Amino acid sequence: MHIVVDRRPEGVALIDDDGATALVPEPQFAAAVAEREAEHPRWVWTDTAQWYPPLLAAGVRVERCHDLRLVDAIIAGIAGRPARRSWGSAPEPARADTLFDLDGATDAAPAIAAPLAWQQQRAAIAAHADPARLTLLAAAESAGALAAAEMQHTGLPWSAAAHDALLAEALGPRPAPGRRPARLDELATQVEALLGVGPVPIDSPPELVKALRRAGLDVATTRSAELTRLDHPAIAPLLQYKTLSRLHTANGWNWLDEWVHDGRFRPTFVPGGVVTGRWASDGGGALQLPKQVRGAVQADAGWALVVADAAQLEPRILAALSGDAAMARAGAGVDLYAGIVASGAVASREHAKVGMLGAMYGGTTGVSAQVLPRLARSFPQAIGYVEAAARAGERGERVTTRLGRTSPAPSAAWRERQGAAGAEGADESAGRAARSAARSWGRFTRNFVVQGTAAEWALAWMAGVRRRLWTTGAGPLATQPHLVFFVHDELIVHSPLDRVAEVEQVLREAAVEAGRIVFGATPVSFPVTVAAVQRYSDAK
DNA sequence: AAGCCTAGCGCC
DNA sequence: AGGGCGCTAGGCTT
Repeated sequence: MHIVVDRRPEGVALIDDDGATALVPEPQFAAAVAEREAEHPRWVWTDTAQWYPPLLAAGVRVERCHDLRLVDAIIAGIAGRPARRSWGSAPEPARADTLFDLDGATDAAPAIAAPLAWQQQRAAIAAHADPARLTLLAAAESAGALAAAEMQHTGLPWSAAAHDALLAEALGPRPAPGRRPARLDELATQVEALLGVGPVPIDSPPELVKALRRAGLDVATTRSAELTRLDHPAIAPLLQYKTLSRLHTANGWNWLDEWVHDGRFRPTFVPGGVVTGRWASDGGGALQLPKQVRGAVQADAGWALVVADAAQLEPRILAALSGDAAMARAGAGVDLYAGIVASGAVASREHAKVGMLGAMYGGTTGVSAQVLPRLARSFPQAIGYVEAAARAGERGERVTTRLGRTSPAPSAAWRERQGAAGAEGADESAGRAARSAARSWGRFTRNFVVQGTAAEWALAWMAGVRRRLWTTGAGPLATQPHLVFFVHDELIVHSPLDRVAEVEQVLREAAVEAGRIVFGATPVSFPVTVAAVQRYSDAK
């Protein structure tokens, strides 16, 4: 059963499958949703990120939805048209308004109301080559949007005091606004003294390069990887300065002031924010929380953080995508890389890991390239699958994930470059540029199929965890186990201590179920490592 | 002053 | 000459 939510001048219309319409004044919307939720409908609305937070603020949770905006982005991607950017019942803007709009708005579809969009999306899904998979994708994407809003609403438990303490330990006490922490001052002074070439503007990479060169060091950049190779007494304090400076600027006291309130970090997750279907975040850097500060993520008293991580998710995804039985066998245990070593394909776990990552990213150098032929011999289907995706991208073709998300077509400039290289009279440099661009796009499509399908698995996992934790009528989210964090292949549930065992079971069961949802029957297993801890940093 | 770009580094 | 991101600071342009 569906209920389409349509904002109208006189209130919010709730439209059933049979067309029955209830018009609810805006102030009564949350109460109306709460009442109808008892029927377990799937709410069909334009944008979960717009509709759901006010409901959560009013204490109303929604179990299922269909997010028209997110699903439109998926369908538009498949069709190769731009995603719709405006929603509602607004009439199409006059042509004169858009005629000279060069930012691309002209090829975007006009605003559309929810009921018509819903009708069109159902038709589009039904007409798709694999409606069942696309339906799963729409449901998983939408469930993710609900989870994202709930996680932002509830927040990640965060101890400002612990964060301040670890900053003080690393950097010295909090400095006055605009001042550099004492520890950074010391390190900068040391670097200057040890280089011995006068003042060193340590925060400016171009100036720092000049200073290093004046000191006789042959460097082109200030990247840590390049500096590490140098043998000079100033390098150690310089590298330490960079690490600590990063902590201070990215996740220091200013970050703490801005992002942590009332013991919670509330980032904005952006479902579908990445072209592959991964989530992005907006503000707070939620998906890049450095390990350095994870000690500040602390469960409430009487609660635990149940941290779950899908073990070697991407190579397992590749094994399932490609139907590689040998790689499935290698992944029978919790450590797929160890399984690859045991199969005799490569000599060490590190080689297995670097080789598989290289295969999925398109690495062409170093150890990764060295072990690739061995992996290809042992796992021809898996390696062949990503190679085929790369070749397709190099030809300018689009590729799709397991559930049907489609990669964008290469740009017009890319196609022109390929055409120019093949044209009569084309010079050698045009050919090189074209091949380089082709290989680059091939690396993107190569990775797209794996990263995108892994994102689908993760959405299915998250949705399964959320559904299992769902207990209708059991009170507000914050009184029972609930999701508080997600990073691509990792989930954190904040749980009362006496329900931790149950939550661990839920996380494992949902992982098994996610494999079935995305791949059907597959010999590939998707184990998760689970740890119940007080502090995030204690997991792993 | 604001906007855009790059370098660099954090995460997966 | 290895995929996807977000964020900050510096430095440039407008």
